[in-house]
Amino acid sequence: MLEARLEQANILKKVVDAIKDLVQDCNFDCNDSGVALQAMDNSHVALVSMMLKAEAFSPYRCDRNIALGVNLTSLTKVLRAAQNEDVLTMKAEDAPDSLNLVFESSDNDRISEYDLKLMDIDQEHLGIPETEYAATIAMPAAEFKRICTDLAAMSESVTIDASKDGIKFSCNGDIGNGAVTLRSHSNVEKPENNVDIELTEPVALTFSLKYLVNFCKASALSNQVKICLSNEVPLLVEYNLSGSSYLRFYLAPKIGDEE
Amino acid sequence: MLEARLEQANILKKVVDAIKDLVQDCNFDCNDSGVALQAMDNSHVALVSMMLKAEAFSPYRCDRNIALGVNLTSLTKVLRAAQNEDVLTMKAEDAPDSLNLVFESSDNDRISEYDLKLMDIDQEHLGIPETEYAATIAMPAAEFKRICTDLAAMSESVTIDASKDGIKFSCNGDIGNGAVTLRSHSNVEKPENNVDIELTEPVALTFSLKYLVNFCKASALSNQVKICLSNEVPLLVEYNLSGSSYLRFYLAPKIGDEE
DNA sequence: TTCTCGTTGT
DNA sequence: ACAACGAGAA
Repeated sequence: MLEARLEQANILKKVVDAIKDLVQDCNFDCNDSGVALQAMDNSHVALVSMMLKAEAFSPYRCDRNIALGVNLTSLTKVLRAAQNEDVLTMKAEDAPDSLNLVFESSDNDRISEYDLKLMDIDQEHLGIPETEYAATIAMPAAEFKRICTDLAAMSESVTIDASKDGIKFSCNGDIGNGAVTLRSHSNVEKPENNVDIELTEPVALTFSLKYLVNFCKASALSNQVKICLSNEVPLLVEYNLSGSSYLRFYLAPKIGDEE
Repeated sequence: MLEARLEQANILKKVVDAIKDLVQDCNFDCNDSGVALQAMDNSHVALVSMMLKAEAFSPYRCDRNIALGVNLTSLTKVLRAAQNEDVLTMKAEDAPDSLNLVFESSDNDRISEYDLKLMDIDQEHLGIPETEYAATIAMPAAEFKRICTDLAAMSESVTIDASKDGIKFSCNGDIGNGAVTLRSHSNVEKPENNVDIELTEPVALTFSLKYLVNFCKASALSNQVKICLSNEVPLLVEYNLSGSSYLRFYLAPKIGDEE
């Protein structure tokens, strides 16, 4: 039996909004440590990995492993019914055929209750190897979003160069070329604006901007985003939520010099 | 001869927007008490009743009864020419074949004048019986709209249960079930957020969400909406405009347990 | 189907 | 106050 109360229904709403265009159906795997989700996008180029730790809920109770097979479009419809400040309680049986979601307005004058039908989904649970990345960049999520959407206006793909001088996003398109270079800097006054680059060796890789722009829908979840790169390995884009919960996106680099 | 000056052309614009999808052609019945409109929708399931009292205009003058047979699509096109803050003056002869509409910008720098051709419409003037409703709910128009659109995402129809505990909107759909429950409450600080339930006996009726969503286009006209229910009787959804003018929608309940 | 307007969220 | 999203109109 699962019972999980989330003070801000908003969080789940934003998480689902950020991944629903990549993944249609997926399991929410619940156990005593929290709620996890892992899914590849349809074209198997990107992978989403979410972890909402038990600490993100209060209370949280989940005696045994439960897989909630959810259609994210349907879940979006239900979550759309949540007002901004609603408290969300999710409940499910041990072998559930539906997920119960209750939204309570903070003043308790309105209660919305939904039962979402579940489905059986074959889990292709991919163990994601813990990688030591050659380059790890932390930067404002809004800035990363801005760069991706700006460059997406010119080109299909972006090359990310991480060197000790800084990080450079560049693209070549029909109407011209573009490049944005960031140098690491920190400001004690506004740590959310910091750009931090940790590097063991220079890396340059090319990625589809369409996917990156998609990942950036998660920008509202966190001030900062972490971007991790190594040669031959998928890019990791990570948004940290409160209490070591996270939303991570992996994207395989484009290989060769394909456009 | 009719001459009616409306300080905010916007009002008429919103009213016509709210009903033009239900009704194509209808009479604006003008007399010394104001401008009235009554029409059934094409499928004869819903009825619209509007009353713009003479006090809503300044000045207002209408010596004798005049029926202005208007095509609402055409009227919409004309009203679209009104800027938000324009003052609208409508004029018509006693036996008019056209309606004259003049829009004046508040600073008098621009005057737009339109003549809308009228048509003869056979009036099926339905006397609407004054009903004592078993349940009368007043609530924020925006909240009613929210509930209707949320539930419409899941189902074709909604069941409204009014009891002394509160009012419950529930639906059953392919992807699951949903229900929103409101308790009555009032806040002197924000009376526009009040939910007020007056009940002589519990009522539960089922209605088409498509129509309700349509009615909710009128939400911009008033902070609050009034919902009146009785068994065996059409639902009344009422938006009150300034000075006891109103826009009312009636909707016959779904009978039996048709999906 | 594309564009514009209005609404909501940041 | 600005930007993004969704809804409605052309």
